[in-house]
Amino acid sequence: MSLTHALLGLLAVRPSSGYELTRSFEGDLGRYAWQAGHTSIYPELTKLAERGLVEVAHEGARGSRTYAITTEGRAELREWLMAPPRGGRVRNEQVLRMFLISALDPKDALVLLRGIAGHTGERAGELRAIRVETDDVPFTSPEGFGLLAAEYGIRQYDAVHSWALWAIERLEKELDRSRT
Amino acid sequence: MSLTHALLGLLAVRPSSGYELTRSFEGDLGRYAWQAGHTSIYPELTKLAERGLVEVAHEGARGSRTYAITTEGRAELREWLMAPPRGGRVRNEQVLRMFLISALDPKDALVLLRGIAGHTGERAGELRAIRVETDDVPFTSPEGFGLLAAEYGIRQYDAVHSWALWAIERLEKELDRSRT
DNA sequence: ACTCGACATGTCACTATTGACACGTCACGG
DNA sequence: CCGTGACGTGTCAATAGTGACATGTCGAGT
Repeated sequence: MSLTHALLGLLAVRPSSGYELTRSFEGDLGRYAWQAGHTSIYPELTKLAERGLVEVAHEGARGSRTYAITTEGRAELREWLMAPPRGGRVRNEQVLRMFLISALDPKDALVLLRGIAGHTGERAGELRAIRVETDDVPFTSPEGFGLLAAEYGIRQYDAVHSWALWAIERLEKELDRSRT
Repeated sequence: MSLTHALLGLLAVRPSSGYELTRSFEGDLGRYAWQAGHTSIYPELTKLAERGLVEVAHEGARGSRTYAITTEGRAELREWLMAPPRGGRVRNEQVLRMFLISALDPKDALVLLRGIAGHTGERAGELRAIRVETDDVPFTSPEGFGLLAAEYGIRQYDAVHSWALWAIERLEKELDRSRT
């Protein structure tokens, strides 16, 4: 299961409580890579602890438990990451919508495509605007994660934006032709 | 559930049997947008038929049933597609791996990033090579789906390729600095 | 003293999905 | 005639994941 490795990865970067991990999934991680709610995170942490891949490093206020990755956990994570790129699971509702546009009539399709182009263009711009100069932040640090995600997000929105523009042009040409 | 709409979308483009739908999910659809095996497709088709969104249009050899979308099904699909872009579900194991690179030590990270850069560069090239001139194929046709997917794929691989190159450069700079 | 919102963890029923197994058909080549 | 591989549909147990519900703590502001 990927949730297993997502948690190991987050804990490898920085020891965290279940609550903090849940927060992580609400950010770029959940937006681009993998979603999970606290109801799956807490049980998974328990399982990981039983398998010796993580351990409770600290118990704090309000019954909070801070988990840390163990040496075995790190080994397991590394093995998973370095493994040959198999065809991993993919589920993306937005992309599904994009592909299914071909099932709409051209007029509806154009409306949708324009919406997508507008939205992704905006988002890409926003992300660029908040991209700060971070030459001194190393990847292999708690902040590195955010850097990687931010740069990925920009490219992602650009890609979809460019795709939508291409599709709009194609579709308009098509409509022109059918009018004559 | 998105599987519902994926099936409606495919059937809106062209009536198909469960077997043919299963094949569809093995192509670009499953690669970029949404996965499903025949064990979830057949029961879902039954449910859709019960709800009146699809119907059996034809029974062929080997007990095959060709399903077609109904008017109600088309309405349901259109509603789903045109709805305001909510934050749909996202699960992508490859992207998860990419983000978790920050949990590796820099040397391993470089190896992985170079692998990703190489692989995505190759794939983008392959896709470009097989991109045929298809000026006369309209989107809103069975072939339209493949067109949309192919163009998306190219941009997708380019985006990840560019991301990996950026990450490699950053990481190398980092390593240089720490050496001095 | 009280209230509110963030912090923090948990259960449980239900739904979705996967993987293993199972079964039968049709066309083609040897 | 036989084998093989693609075609074609299905069940079932197990696992994964979601949403509703439940419970309590702590700090800050009023």
